[in-house]
Amino acid sequence: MVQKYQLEDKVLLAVDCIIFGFDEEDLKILLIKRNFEPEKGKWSLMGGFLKRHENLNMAANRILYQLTGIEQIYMEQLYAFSEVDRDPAERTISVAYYALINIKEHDKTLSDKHSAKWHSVTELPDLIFDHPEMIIKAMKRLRRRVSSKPIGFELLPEKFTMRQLQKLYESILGEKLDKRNFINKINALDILIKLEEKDMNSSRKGSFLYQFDAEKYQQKVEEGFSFKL
Amino acid sequence: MVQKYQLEDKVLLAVDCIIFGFDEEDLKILLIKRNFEPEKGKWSLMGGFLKRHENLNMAANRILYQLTGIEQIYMEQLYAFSEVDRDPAERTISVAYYALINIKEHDKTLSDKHSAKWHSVTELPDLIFDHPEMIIKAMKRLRRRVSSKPIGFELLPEKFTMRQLQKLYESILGEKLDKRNFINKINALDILIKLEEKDMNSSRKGSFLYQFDAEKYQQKVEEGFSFKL
DNA sequence: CCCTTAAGTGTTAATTATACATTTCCAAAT
DNA sequence: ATTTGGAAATGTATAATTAACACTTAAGGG
Repeated sequence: MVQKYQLEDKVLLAVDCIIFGFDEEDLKILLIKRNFEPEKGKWSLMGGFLKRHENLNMAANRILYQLTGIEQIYMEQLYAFSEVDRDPAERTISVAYYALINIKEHDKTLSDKHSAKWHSVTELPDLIFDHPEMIIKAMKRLRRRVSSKPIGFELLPEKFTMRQLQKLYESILGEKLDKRNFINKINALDILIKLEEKDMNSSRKGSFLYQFDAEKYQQKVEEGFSFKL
Repeated sequence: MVQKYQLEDKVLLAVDCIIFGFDEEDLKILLIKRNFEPEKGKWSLMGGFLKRHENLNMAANRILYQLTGIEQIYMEQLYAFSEVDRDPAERTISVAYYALINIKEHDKTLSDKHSAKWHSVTELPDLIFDHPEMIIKAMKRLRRRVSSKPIGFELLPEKFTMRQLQKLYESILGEKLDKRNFINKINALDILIKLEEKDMNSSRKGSFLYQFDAEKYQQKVEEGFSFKL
């Protein structure tokens, strides 16, 4: 038997998830109304505690599943928040994760059960603890990532239009982009499949639908290609 | 009194530090010989446990001070490592930090006390646990950061030559850079002070010494400038 | 005073990024 | 059948940035 680290302080380790979704125009975050103390009734990120048999990724997956019913969610560890008094109830360190989901495809009975609601990142409600700080950090990380990895597609339905993709990038980056330059760049990357099919909702003419070609992307990466937008 | 989170599992929270230094030619990491079980006698990153009254940054600072005697060290939180069996002695989550120091200016009596040695990143010894993974992640982070923030100077003495700076970037980025282009870029940033003084060690002619102008940099940042190399 | 060695220095070509306006297509209304 | 409205689709010219490249200078040591 190996000797243990006697006498060292132990702490509660929480995982909080910044869940991003995209709805036509706006980047949104899924927030829950806390139904337990402290700060019961306030808005909060979905969270939970790390269990003995789990690593942090597993905990984050479990927590994301609880709220969305989705099993394979794109997520990334963000940062460990550790101010001594960040949670007034008890010393708790929280490791924040951000996740990207298709806003149309989560289980609404589950999110309703947690009184969860989507909030536009531009008008967030009052949040508990250091959750605003977590969200700011998540936004920054997402902004950087989305320019160097093809993760934006996680926020869109499988088939999407160029305009949707552009709107997505605009709302993440917080700036207007030139339509032609955007399309030229995307096409130059050569990682989308243009479908025959059109989306007829946005205009009479309709606009072509595209799909992300994950295999082609993978192959290009192995050949030294790197996504850059 | 607020209610506590009963029944949740608590864990030990460690902090491990990847301490980078730069010695003429090579990017190096300061490693210690572990003088306690488990894995006593093997190489390891300097680490310690989070204490009740500390946040993670404070713990990292404390640990860095213990080994180097330096109080204001540039450091950044890297990632939380949480595999269930990462430490065979006991369930421990470790939050890794990386730090940049001037290799010439740490307290050698302290590092000797921990049997610490500098190892070139290109020839690292066997390390305990998941420390190799931590180092890989730190290298990647450092590579990205060094191109977008003027943190490389943390690894150099206050006065340095252009050649030293270039060698530093080359060893961090792992690629040769063109001398003229490098100097042109650096000069275009306009954040260095060229001194009258020359360093006569490297050549007969001697090479001019430079200093990072932190104030000027700050001012430029406030005016919207962003470092890019 | 000649040799050695690293320091210092600019220009051109290639690539990449930006700015920008017109035509096409389709359905709905007449 | 024809017109009309509204978003989709499309390419080029210019500017800005990045990459490639070789000779001269300075100073100490022999």
